Amino acid sequence: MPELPEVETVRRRLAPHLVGRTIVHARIDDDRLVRPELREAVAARLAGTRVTELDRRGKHLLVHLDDGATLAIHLRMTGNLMVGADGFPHLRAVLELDDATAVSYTDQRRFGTWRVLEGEPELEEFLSERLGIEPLDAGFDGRALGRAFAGRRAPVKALLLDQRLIAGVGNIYADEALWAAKIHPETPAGLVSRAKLDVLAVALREVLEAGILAQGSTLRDFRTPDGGYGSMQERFQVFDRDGEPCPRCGRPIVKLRVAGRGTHVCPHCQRRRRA
DNA sequence: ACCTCGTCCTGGTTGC
DNA sequence: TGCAACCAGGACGAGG
Repeated sequence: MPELPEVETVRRRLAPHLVGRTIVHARIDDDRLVRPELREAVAARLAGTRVTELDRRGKHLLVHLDDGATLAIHLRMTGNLMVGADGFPHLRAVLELDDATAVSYTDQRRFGTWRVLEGEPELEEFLSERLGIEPLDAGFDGRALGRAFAGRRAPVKALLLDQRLIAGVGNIYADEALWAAKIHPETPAGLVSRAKLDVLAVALREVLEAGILAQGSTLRDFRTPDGGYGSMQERFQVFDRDGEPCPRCGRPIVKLRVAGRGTHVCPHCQRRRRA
C-alpha cells in the first residue's frame, strides 16, 4: 500500500527516467483511472508535453509539464509506475517517451487515479482541499499535531489517517508511529497529552524517513520503478506482526480494528485511555 | 462540524 | 478437492 515513503521512493527512482523527457504518446486503458469520457482527451493532452519536474504532496505524485499543467497520480492500493513497456501484469496506461523508453502504470485493483490539473491555481486548489501538513516539513511538530487534534474525540489513529489533517500517513506508518510513541490508537485524539504529541511527531518523522531510506515496504505489490523491492517490512515493529513478541516488552502483539482498519498494538506498551 | 460506515476493486485465503 | 464467501484498505460521500 503506497504511503508517503513508497510514493517518495517512486518519485526519486522515476525522476531520472522521466524528467526532461517529452511524452510522445500516451495510452490509457482503464475506465477508472480517468473517467471514460475523458480518457482520450487526457491521453491526447499529455502527448507532446515535456516533463519538467517530479514532485510529491502527501501520497500524490505530481508530474509537472512544460505547458504549466500537472498530472496528479494517486496509486491508492496497488498502483505502480514501472520503467519499460513490456510484460507487466495489470497494465492500465503507458507513457511513451522521446528516447524510445516508456513508463508503464499497473494497478491490480484499479483504485488509482490520474488527473490533469491546468495551471498553478487549479493544482493548488486541488491539493489544499485534500491535504494537510506535510509531516517531513519544518513546521511539523507536537504543537502542529495539537492544533489538528484539538477538541477531537475520534480515535487518534483515525485522524492520523485523515489526509486533510496530515498528508501521507497510511495504515502501516500510523501503527508504527503510535507504537513508538506508546499511544493506544483508540485514544481520543484531543486527549493525547502535549508531551505525547511531541513524541508522536518525532516518531512519525522517524518511521517515514526510515521508510524512504528502505525504499518503502513491499508486503505484496509494491515495487520500485526499476522492479526492486522495498525492505521496510523487515523493520516493522508491530505492523503485520500480530502474535509475535513486542520488541520492547516481549508480550504478544495484538491485531484490532480501529477506524475500519486492521490495527496492530502492544496492549502493554500502548495503554488504553478513554474519554 | 464531527464522526462512522459503506462503496469501489481484485485475487489470495479461508471455510464448508 | 472444489467452489463460494470473505478479507485487505485509501479516499470519498452519505447519513446520523
